[in-house]
Amino acid sequence: MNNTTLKKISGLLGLSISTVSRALKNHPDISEKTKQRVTELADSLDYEPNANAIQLRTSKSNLFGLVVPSISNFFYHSFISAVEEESRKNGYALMILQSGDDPAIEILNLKLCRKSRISGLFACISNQTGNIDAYLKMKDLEIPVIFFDKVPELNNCNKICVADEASAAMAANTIILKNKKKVLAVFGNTNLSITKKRLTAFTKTMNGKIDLLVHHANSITEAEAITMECLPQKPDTVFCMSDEILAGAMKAIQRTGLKIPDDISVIAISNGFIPKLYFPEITYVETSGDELGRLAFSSMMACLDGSTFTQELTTMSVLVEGGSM
Amino acid sequence: MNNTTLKKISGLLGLSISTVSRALKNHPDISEKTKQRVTELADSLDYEPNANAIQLRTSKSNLFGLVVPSISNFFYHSFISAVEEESRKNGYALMILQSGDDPAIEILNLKLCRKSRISGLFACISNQTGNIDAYLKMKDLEIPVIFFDKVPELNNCNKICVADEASAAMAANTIILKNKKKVLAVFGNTNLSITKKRLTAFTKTMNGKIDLLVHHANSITEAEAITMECLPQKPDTVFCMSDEILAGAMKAIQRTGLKIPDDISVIAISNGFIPKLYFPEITYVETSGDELGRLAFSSMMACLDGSTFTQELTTMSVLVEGGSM
DNA sequence: TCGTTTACTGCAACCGTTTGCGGAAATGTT
DNA sequence: AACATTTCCGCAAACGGTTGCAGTAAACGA
Repeated sequence: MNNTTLKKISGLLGLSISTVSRALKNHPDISEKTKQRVTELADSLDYEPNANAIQLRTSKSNLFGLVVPSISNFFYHSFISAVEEESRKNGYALMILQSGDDPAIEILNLKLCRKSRISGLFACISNQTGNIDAYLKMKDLEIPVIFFDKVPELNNCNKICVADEASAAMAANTIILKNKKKVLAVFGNTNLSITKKRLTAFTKTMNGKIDLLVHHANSITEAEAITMECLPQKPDTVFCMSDEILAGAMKAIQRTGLKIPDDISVIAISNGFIPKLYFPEITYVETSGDELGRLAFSSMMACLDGSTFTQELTTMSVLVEGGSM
Repeated sequence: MNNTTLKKISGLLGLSISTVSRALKNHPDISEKTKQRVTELADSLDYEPNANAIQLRTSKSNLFGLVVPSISNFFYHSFISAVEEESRKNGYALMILQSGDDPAIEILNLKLCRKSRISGLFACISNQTGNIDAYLKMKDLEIPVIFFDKVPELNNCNKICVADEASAAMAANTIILKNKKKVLAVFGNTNLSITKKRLTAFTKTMNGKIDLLVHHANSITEAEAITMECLPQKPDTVFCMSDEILAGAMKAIQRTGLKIPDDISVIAISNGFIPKLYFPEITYVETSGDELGRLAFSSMMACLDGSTFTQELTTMSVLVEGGSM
């Protein structure tokens, strides 16, 4: 069984294609009687307009692109989930592409987006991305680009970010408030701007008040190893910059058999899933991918509505108390 | 700056559109010299063929659809990741839609797929899906459908599944081999076929050899509560049917302060992420979303190549030893 | 009864590509 | 020199919609 088209419907009804088209979009020129005849037949034939033909004719598509290093990541998938949901509610579809942190693939993905004539792009640049020309090309083509999370250091573009500084400061303040004396703080890869921001804000808020051991880890395993090394120095608190690091630190703590929060306290910056896997649940500063996603989407809609002024938005962070402090 | 089209290139070069089109696809009718002139200009103008026009003309698209209850799920995102990667490598894009287990949204998503004239669909039906007519309609339109994980009880369609029975049996056999005497086995929602299959195979393999406490849980919280209730009965092993249940059970075990594996052993069926968050790492039977994804993709390609015979495939499961037994 | 307005509907061009077919120029064959 | 082949290229229709414009019949006004 082939697809139903306007032509098919018009043939069956003895009307012209244009009349059918107008009837289906409730155009005032068409009589009620005709409209009804048309819609009835269209329904019974499961007519679905060909989105490709529409975009060809109108140069408007109902497709957004989303490029991201990897969807297999706690933070991103809540973000993606939110964007996808909002898109659907607004009649858009979402094409999701992942780069695996490979700049070559990233460029390929952007090409794919252009080929599909997306009408907007959500982008999180990979760690390795040096050159963002491919993204700028999008702007040349008047395709709005909303950068999220990992954004280029560039003015005049839309960015939606987690409040890195505020989150780190919030965590630091919590530690101070709880009267802790010696903190092991584990951060991520030194090259990432997210690490720099969180590290700076964290140490600045600490302001030398507390004995601080700062370390960096690139993976769960590294985080575990570093924590194991430092535990003998008896910190009373471990701060973890991310979920990945939290997972590693927790393994080390479980390995040594320390009790949380009696022997040691733990606090993290997290999207909220991992902290709830342990007992007691870990206290964390929440960076909501979901909220970020909705923010990104509304920013996209603003662009599409013709807003030309660019904005940099950050989400608020919230302290979620578990039993680990 | 507007998009470059064949027309624009042909105008600039004083050639016809058809010649340009052929030159770009390396058609033998076109001379080398012309080909070179064309490709050079096309490159410098960043020409990208309009995918919509192509699908309109050829009724072939480079788009696959993927509908799933939620991408925020450990198992699915590794599956999706794999399908997405394979798709990209083969020149396809992937449109990902989630239903949130709502049949109405599911139908909406399928409509969107048809509107976009996808050339193939990967589908995981939601728990609530009663009626799969919308999927059958796809088959009517000659759009291949590959069901994965949660598949309809229908013959004559392509299904890619985890080896539920084999996995559960493998877990049960491991427990027997380790000479355990009393097992708390926590399963998921009774209505799911996945639960039924795993439960049946598990108990059958156990064959009454071991003292068995069977319970069901629908969430992390429920799994934690149930485990808490049962621990006083001193099982020497906890079996968890899924990651969700494992997370709950682990919270209960941590709460009571039992030591793994000295006080109690733990084994699960899992995708492999959660078990590695604990120390000792949990022993689990792996159900690889990644492998499933690649299998699904190759099955899709077979359909597209004209293979009409339907197949039901299952992936092999592997025991991954942590230190929890 | 004869314009004029109103209410419907159809014509045709267009979006960007693909592709069967036919044609002109260049080359090869006697 | 006359004809047959190649080689290279363009014409035009088609895919499935949208939309400005024009056309027709019916209803209206005088």
